Amino acid sequence: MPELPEVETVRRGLVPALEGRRFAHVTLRRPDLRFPFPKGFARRLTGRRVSRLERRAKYILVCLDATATAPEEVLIMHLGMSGRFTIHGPDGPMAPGHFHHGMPGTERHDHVVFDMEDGTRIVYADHRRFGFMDLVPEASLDASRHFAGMGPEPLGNAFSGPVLAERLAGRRTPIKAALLDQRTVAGLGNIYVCEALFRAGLSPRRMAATVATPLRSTRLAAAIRCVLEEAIVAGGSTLRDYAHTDGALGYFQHSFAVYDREGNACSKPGCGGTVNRIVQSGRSTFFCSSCQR
DNA sequence: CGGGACTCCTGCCAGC
DNA sequence: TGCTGGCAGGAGTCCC
Repeated sequence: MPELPEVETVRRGLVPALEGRRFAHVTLRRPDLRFPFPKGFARRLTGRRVSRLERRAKYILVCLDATATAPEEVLIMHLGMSGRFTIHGPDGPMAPGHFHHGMPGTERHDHVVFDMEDGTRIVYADHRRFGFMDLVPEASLDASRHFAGMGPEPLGNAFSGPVLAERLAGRRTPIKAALLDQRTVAGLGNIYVCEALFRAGLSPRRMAATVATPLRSTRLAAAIRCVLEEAIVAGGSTLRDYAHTDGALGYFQHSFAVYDREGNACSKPGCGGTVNRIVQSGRSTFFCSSCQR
């Protein structure tokens, strides 16, 4: 489900429930997701106050105030393919850490439950369990294994055509694969790579190194920024059963030009081509071979 | 070293 | 109707 726009949408949905609030009780309903939870995870979060929520690439960062015994720390959350949060208001039947049958947090794939001091319950469910959580000191965040070597934020000031060109230069792999690599640009996934390449008029099969020209890299960087910004405004894309924290659905999927549109006429005015599907490094790529060169 | 195949896990859907 | 194989928004690990 989640690429950068969906993760940003989820982050915004969590802000009212988390920012400025304290964790009263954290329940792990299994010892691991994709990876084991770090040692003392629930205990270390209990009583901590959330200062702010940030996003980096496809990660949600929950920043925690320092305490008498702990420095400022960051709860790192990655949603994998199927991770989702639901928020249940303090008027519900919950008591912190209690799970009567039918209460939020008791479904089969409800793996993590955050009970806040105000009685709000935040449930993380992830049926494929490709997501994960970690808790690290804020001072070592950049050097952590999650972020070391990660490419620039595509919506940040540090992202531009020349920066992208530098990261593509010499790469002997298709541009599609290079853009999925989080070391090139952070936060893109299969959907938005397909959409950005379409907007830039570039074939996904083209070698990455050949995009490292001023014209192509500038066009591609602009396409990436543009498609991500539009998707965020739309609340992300909803495929299968992804929903916002409040249950609302994103609607950017209605704006896909190529993703999951195999066989459709190319939407570029005057093109007349057809959207094709090919497989690259084991994953579907959608593109128009007439106008994407 | 860079690049590509494989892997984790569950659910869903098309096709037989 | 019921089973099966393929496929799904990610990315770490291993092997060449």
